[in-house]
Amino acid sequence: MGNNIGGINRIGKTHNMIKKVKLLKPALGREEKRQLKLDAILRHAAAAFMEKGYYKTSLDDIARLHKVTKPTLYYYIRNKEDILIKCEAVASQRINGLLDDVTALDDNGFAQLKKFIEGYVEIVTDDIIRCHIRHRGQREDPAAREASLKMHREIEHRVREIIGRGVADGSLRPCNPTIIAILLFDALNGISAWYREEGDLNHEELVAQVLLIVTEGVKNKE
Amino acid sequence: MGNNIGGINRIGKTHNMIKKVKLLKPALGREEKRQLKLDAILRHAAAAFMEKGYYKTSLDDIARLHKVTKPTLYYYIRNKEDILIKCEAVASQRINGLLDDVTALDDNGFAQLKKFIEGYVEIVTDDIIRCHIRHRGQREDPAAREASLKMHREIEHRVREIIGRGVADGSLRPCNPTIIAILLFDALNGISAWYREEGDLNHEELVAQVLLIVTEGVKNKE
DNA sequence: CTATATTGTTACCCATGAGTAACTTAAACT
DNA sequence: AGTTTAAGTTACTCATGGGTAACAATATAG
Repeated sequence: MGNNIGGINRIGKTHNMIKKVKLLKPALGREEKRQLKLDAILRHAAAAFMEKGYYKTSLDDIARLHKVTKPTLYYYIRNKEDILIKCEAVASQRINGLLDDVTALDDNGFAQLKKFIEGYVEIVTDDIIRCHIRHRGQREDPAAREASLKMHREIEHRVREIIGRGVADGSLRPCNPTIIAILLFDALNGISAWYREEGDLNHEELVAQVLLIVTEGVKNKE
Repeated sequence: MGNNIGGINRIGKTHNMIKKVKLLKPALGREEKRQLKLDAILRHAAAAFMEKGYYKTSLDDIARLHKVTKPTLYYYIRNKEDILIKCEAVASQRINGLLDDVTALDDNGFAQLKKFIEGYVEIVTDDIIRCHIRHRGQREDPAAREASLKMHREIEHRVREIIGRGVADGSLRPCNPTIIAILLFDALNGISAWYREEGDLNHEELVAQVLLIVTEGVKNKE
């Protein structure tokens, strides 16, 4: 479906395993370990940001969660904002991955939209993604800010295209794809702020209700 | 429809006008003037918060916008957080006022929901309300936090009731009113983050699209 | 026209928290 | 071995910004 953090999709081949069997502890190359730790830091940070908010969370807080001291973090991140940027990269990959999957088959627009919604509700559960959704917009470095906006527009554009395709192929009724895409995103992103997997509301019911309102609307016809 | 800030709905009677005509400058009582200034400060603060965010906006920034110095603000507000609390009070009054209006007549649930949506899209344009929507959740004083949650739940509950009523009277199709209410709010609140009155998208089109998706859904039936 | 509350100012305090420098420990690689 | 590089630590600096004290001006009332 998506992919994981940096570049550790499969563990790096270990071409030296034949040479000598003295590598029992390493097992993971240093680069891989580094990526794993970065991922852990990101998760800790994201969890803290979701609980207390970006500004009320200090780097010391994050370091404490990770059981290291603050300066150590700087070995993995450039600065505080860089955490958000790295979360965004993860989010971008996951969401675009979903969109790739959804648009791969040549279903009609409605079917694709349905698949996207189902997948997105899944994605929106992840702490790193929730963190990104909540804090996208905090970027203060102008360049990072611009990059963030661009990636956001790109994703919105792809959903808009799905809707537009649906209108064209007749599977969706005539509507303004731009506005509908934005409204849909607002509702779906909102979910990330309140939905708890541990709660009594299960995934299926949630997805069903989203699909109900999006596809049929709530007005009774008879 | 709603009402304005503190308690200045009509200018306070001026029962002393007969006594002597030496009151030409005052015209507004001191209490009224104070409320007017508080309102202005709130608007300046809200505008700044919407542009730069709560934490990136200093009290000096707000003071500068209002053309006074920081300590002066403390004559009108208790502290920085108090600004958010006061914005919330305004928002609460406006939204509950709308709900009062909407539920006053005994239309069916669908008609009431429609009216609410139309009114809410209007409300969500105001800077103070936008500010509240964006920053509800930042409250750090536990008491204020609790009060905020309570008022939020109350409003959500009233909308849920409208939907429940609609399901009961048959004007809305069977659905989970709790989830639908939340999704609806997410979408509507989202509007406050991107919609600009000066933009090329006019109110009517926006409302029409929201109603389209909420009432009919986007799936084509034929 | 003075007395008094209301607004506002200048000049400060001080907690917080991001980021850095310099040093120590642990691991890896011939 | 023993040297290099990665990983982490303690102990700082330093800007920012919320909040306050003490003082100055202005208006309202008697």
